[in-house]
Amino acid sequence: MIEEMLKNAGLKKTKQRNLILEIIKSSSKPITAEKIFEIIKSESNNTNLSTIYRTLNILCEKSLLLKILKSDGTASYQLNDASHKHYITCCACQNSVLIDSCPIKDLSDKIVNETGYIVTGHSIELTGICPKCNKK
Amino acid sequence: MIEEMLKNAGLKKTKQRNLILEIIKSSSKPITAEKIFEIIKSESNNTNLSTIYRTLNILCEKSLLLKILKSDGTASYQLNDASHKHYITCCACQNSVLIDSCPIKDLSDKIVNETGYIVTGHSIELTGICPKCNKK
DNA sequence: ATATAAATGCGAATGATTTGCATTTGCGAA
DNA sequence: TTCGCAAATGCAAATCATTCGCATTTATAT
Ligand SMILES: [Mn+2]
Ligand SMILES: [Mn+2]
Ligand SMILES: [Zn+2]
Ligand SMILES: [Zn+2]
Repeated sequence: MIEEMLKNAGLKKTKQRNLILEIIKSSSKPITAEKIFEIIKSESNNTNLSTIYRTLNILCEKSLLLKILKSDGTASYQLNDASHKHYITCCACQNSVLIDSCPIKDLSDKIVNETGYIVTGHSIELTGICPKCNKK
Repeated sequence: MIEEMLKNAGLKKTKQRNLILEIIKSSSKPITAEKIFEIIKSESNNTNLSTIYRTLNILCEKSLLLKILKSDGTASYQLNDASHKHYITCCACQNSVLIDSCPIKDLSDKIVNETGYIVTGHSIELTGICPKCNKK
């Protein structure tokens, strides 16, 4: 529940945060700050990009969200839960497809043992050549 | 060898590219464009940030380099070979330590089967809590 | 209801990366 | 070896995602 997530993180429950979390939750894939902004604006709610960035940052710090960094420099966000996803992007045609599992899942225990660090988040971007581009 | 790497990628062998590749090669960890720029400049070679960015981009496209994206938005670069490294960074104190193996290594075959994509590169950033910060 | 800190909106600033263009350089063909 | 041309470079200016300062509003504990 969104309400609990916020309380749990010691954050106030506000209209903006609810909207942002709802949008991320209902998005089928990681979503950018700009896209979230457009959605909220189009629903004619007053809002502001700064607030969105601030919210996304704090939710990442609290490990409620994962920030996904694409090599083109843009970032997108998704819930940091079991349903989070990773993709591989073709460097030739930019098409991307879903990887069916998270490579970090099996790794966290190992990393805790190796480093003493508790893993709270991760960003993975895979690049490759898609079958079509490979034929050419 | 650097000469072969460039030829292999269909790129001209130039002074700048040699310098950039040498610097990346001899760096113990992924290095930023700005840092490369400073090193070349300090050796009193004429150079330019645009050229460095252009070079890094093209070398990533050709899969000679891996681009590592940190969640603070900065990028750094390392050779795309068996010696490449990944780190986990503490979100509280920003300290980072080396992970001893690449999580993607074992995964590429699986991904080829699942998606048909050939994996040519990857960027992984792990965030967590370091032992010290965890105590507090 | 009140007090206080946290959150928001707005505009301006920042800073890494990119782009346009004139000049130089590498390299294959003659 | 020389020539011609595309590729690479340097420089200055532009871009654009993200951040920051500050005045105002809002959430929550007492
Ligand atoms: Mn994952
Ligand atoms: Mn790796
Ligand atoms: Zn493709
Ligand atoms: Zn720490």
